[in-house]
Amino acid sequence: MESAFESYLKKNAGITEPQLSQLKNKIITKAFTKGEFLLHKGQVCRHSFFIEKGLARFYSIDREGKEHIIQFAPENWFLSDRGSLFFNESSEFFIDAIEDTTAVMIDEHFNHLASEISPQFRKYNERILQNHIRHLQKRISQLIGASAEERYLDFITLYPDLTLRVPQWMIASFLGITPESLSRVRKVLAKKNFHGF
Amino acid sequence: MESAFESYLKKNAGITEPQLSQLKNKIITKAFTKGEFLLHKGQVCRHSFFIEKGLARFYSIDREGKEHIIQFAPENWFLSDRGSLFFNESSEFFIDAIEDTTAVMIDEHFNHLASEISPQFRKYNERILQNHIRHLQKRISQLIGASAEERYLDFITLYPDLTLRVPQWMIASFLGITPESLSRVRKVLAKKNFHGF
DNA sequence: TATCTGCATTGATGTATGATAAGAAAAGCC
DNA sequence: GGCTTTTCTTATCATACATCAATGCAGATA
Repeated sequence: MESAFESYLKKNAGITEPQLSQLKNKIITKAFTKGEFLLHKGQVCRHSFFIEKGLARFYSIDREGKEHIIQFAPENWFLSDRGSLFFNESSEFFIDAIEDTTAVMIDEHFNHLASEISPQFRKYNERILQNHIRHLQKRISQLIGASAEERYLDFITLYPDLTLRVPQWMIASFLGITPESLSRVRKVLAKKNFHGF
Repeated sequence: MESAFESYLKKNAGITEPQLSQLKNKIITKAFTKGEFLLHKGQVCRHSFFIEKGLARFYSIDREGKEHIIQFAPENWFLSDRGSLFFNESSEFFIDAIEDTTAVMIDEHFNHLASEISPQFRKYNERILQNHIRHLQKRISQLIGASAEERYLDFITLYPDLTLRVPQWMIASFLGITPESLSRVRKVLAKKNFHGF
């Protein structure tokens, strides 16, 4: 049967069936149990991960031991420490599985081969980078400018599914507030008769 | 005489002298006076800007009319709304000149031609994207996790030259605090006998 | 020189969010 | 089922930062 990654490539990156068969043996999938690390601070990141099933998070831990979630990655999302991967530096970040997760381990070999086989894939890769930048910029703009409540509302509309799957304290960590504050924000919203969750 | 952009290309993007002569007539430079817009909200961004001289800023304006600076770009930096440029969407952001500025207007033609001529240039372009992502991630990590004082100290070490060239209220806007708060942060640092500025 | 304008500082006060602690509820586990 | 552990909520108090208003100060302009 066709894997989630394979259909994704065909649908989004313009990879054809014959191209896929050339790539197939380079596609390595790995299963992670809840809590398991895909990347640990200090390691050099060697892969880009494509999440086929489950949910992963990309986060840092500050001096005081507090976690700050930069990004979530549910099904059909890519996740990686691009800085570490591309520049061969040891990572400052962690990636772990929030749920039992299976991920495609995309390495340089794969990317290289796929880019050779398909110019569309190369184009698509750039598209992903550009899109990633766009998201990060929006996020920064929001962190600078918006209140906790606004950020939470944005989160809900942007990731409605995650709002249910992810524990609240992680959402709080993503928003840059404490779980207690998020709880209060939610209470206020409930009083305002808001039912987005 | 060789322009700043030309030497930059040779030094960083692996462009050779003969390649450069092929590209030369595609390099369009434009001067902006202080305060002039390079990009205005609502426009589709058509260029990536390489700052040869001067200083520009990339920012948003929220509902209440407050500016939030996402990025500064001094000499030898690139600046663009990549989201708008790549996806042909109208921009949510502004770019304007903080000082009198001359910028190279890099469009798709140029990128396409340069990528054809030089595979190194293509590689270099990806490098810029990756690096950009890395910076944005660090910034997010910091906005989520660090106090105003920490963020200011980081700003100083990261952009020592900008600390002098940019008015304080813009630095405040970059840090996500009010000018008054920044003034107080500086006061506290001065008392602590800090002399980084 | 006098005046204007934009920027930085300062003080008084308000508010959103953090810290801490405790209890309630839910989820996992034997 | 009952137990433990994690997560969520609530309350109180503390604090970082915002807001508002006044003042100072320097560079531009007349």
